[in-house]
Amino acid sequence: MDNDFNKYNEAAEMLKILAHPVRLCIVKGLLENGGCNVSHMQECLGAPQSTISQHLQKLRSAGIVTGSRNGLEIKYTVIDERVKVLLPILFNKR
Amino acid sequence: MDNDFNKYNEAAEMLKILAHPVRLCIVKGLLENGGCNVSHMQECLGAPQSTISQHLQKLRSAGIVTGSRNGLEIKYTVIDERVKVLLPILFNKR
DNA sequence: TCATTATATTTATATATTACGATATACAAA
DNA sequence: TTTGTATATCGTAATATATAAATATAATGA
Repeated sequence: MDNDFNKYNEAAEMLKILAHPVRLCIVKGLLENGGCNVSHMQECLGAPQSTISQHLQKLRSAGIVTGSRNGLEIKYTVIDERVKVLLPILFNKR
Repeated sequence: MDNDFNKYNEAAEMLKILAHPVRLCIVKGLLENGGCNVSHMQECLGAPQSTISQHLQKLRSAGIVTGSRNGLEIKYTVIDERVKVLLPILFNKR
């Protein structure tokens, strides 16, 4: 049953990153709009800049999103394929 | 807006429950075998009884699994439909 | 250069989660 | 009853996570 404990650890790591309302909101917004900068997220979520930035840092270091700078702004996009599949299912209306 | 916020909170709550290697292993095992008792999980996972039982308590109070007693044993099964869909995707090999 | 804007990092503190031994409960059989 | 077995709950120390203010960096334009 537990041949591959790593498998469970990795999956749990990813879920742990997703398992926060602000991060879910960020990721869902990025998926639906194709990308977004930090200032816009701040407005939407009503959280201070440093808080948003720290959540983005987690998403980034987990390989879920990536940011590309364009002048002053940094535009974030979702790059993890599993997340692209999981999120719509998670928010599926039934 | 409040509505949306609830949506993210609820989804995050569910993910947080799943986001633990032992609980993932339990749920995946239950899904694949159709059910299992605590003693068997203990053997498989090599964790003390109270630890397993506390993870089951979390899964139970989140409505992800339910247990039905049969004599001394309690057989657990997964009852959350989203989880039944999400887990196979999470562990899908590509 | 300096000022401004967008984002990241550091630091401190508060809160939540985890693990596990000890103990309690539920049931069955003697 | 009493004993043995399966599972649940309690107490709590160790660890992890969240938040936000303060500060730092990076890019741009005057």
